[in-house]
Amino acid sequence: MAKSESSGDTGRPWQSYHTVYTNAKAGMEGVDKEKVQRIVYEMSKGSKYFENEERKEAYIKQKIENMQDQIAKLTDADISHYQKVADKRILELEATRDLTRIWLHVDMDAFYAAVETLSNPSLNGKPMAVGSMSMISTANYEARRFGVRAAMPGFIARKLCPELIFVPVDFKKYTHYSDLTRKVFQNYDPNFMAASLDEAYLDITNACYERDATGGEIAEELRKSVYEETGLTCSAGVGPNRLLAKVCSDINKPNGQFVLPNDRMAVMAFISSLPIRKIGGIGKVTEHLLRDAFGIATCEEMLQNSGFLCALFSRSSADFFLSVGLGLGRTDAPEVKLRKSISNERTFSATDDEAFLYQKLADLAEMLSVDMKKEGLCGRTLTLKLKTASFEVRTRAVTLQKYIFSSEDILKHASKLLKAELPISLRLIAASMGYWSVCSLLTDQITELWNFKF
DNA sequence: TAGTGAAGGACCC
DNA sequence: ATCCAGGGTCCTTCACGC
Repeated sequence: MAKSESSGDTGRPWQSYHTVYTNAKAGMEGVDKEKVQRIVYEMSKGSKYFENEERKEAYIKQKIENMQDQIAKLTDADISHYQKVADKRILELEATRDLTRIWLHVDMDAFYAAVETLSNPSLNGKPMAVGSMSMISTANYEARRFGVRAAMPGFIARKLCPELIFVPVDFKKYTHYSDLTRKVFQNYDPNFMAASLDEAYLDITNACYERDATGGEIAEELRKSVYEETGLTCSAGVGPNRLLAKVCSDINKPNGQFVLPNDRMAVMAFISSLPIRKIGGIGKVTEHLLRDAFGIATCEEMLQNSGFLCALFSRSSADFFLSVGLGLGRTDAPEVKLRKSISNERTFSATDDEAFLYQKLADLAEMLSVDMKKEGLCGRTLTLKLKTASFEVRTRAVTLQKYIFSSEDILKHASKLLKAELPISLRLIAASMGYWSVCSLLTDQITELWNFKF
């Protein structure tokens, strides 16, 4: 069955519209994928968004063909050369394998939706999504049975599930519950790494040692504790590194856990049949590319194609792919990371009305400035992101001599960037500031200045 | 040639 | 009737001036 690239003339055009919505995801078992695919297609067909997706698909297809050509052009000598390069690299990577740490990845179950249900128990048992008609952030498990899921526009979700209840996002609420969960995490690893409001990585090596407990026992205890403190369930994965722990936490979701022992054989067996899409960092495009250009579907096949991967990809990409094949991941203590940029963006119905666009930009400059002042930040690289009526995204950036943070300064430079693009019909404008490492030392002075000014 | 900046993308939640 | 978010990170490629 050569289904991959057939276009719309097969009688089932929706099969060639590749969305992310039908991917295997917790709670999506037993969903009528064909039906979901067809409805998503029918709701999307003909829209500007759809046309843009087709353009992107075509571009990726081209990229894949280029790669296939490159592969075909490799001589036997090239192939044996790159195989040697790959074999050497695999040995080097293997030598970095560290099986001494036990990592745990916690992932709250349908977090936003669960929090909303907690504060409004009448939602219990009903299909519900947090988000709006234009976009859904999270769907509860009742809704997922209809094929409704995160990142799906609300109007399509409602078509899939007419009785779907929509609840608007309320980050304050989620932050509050997130803080409660983090207090629990603290007890198991004071240096835990928060990946988002609802996810964290914990190095539980010491906790296991101190409590004379296995990783699985610690995971049970932690999940119970999170439930007691918040009334929310979570899932956990335990493994020898962060990459594997994250894959594991998805296996028995929701309200479950999975332990991968710190044993090379166990890791290799686990990895061997694992679809590459399960790995964090491998998304729709990379999956597509690796499948169609190399025939790679599982992590094990990364190793079987190691020579080709080294021949066609950059050093860092190839290293990542080989690491995936070996089941390697970071085990080191997380470094304290400072935020690198701060941004604000708004979507509106597409327009080329310049007065309107400048007003939107002024609003964004003001919002951005307020956020920067709140955090005591200033920056010198200003980036304007524009999304045209046809969903094409452009970014325009300037790096300034001076660090700025006032809405006047932001607006002054952002307006210049916007002006150069006119006339244009837009549906989104974003303003972002970055690169303030030097300037963060001046935080106190900025705060003072701000206090003085107001 | 190393470093930097700009633009575009992939990906994550 | 409504017609695909907003907040980030990191990587790659290319151009440029020292």
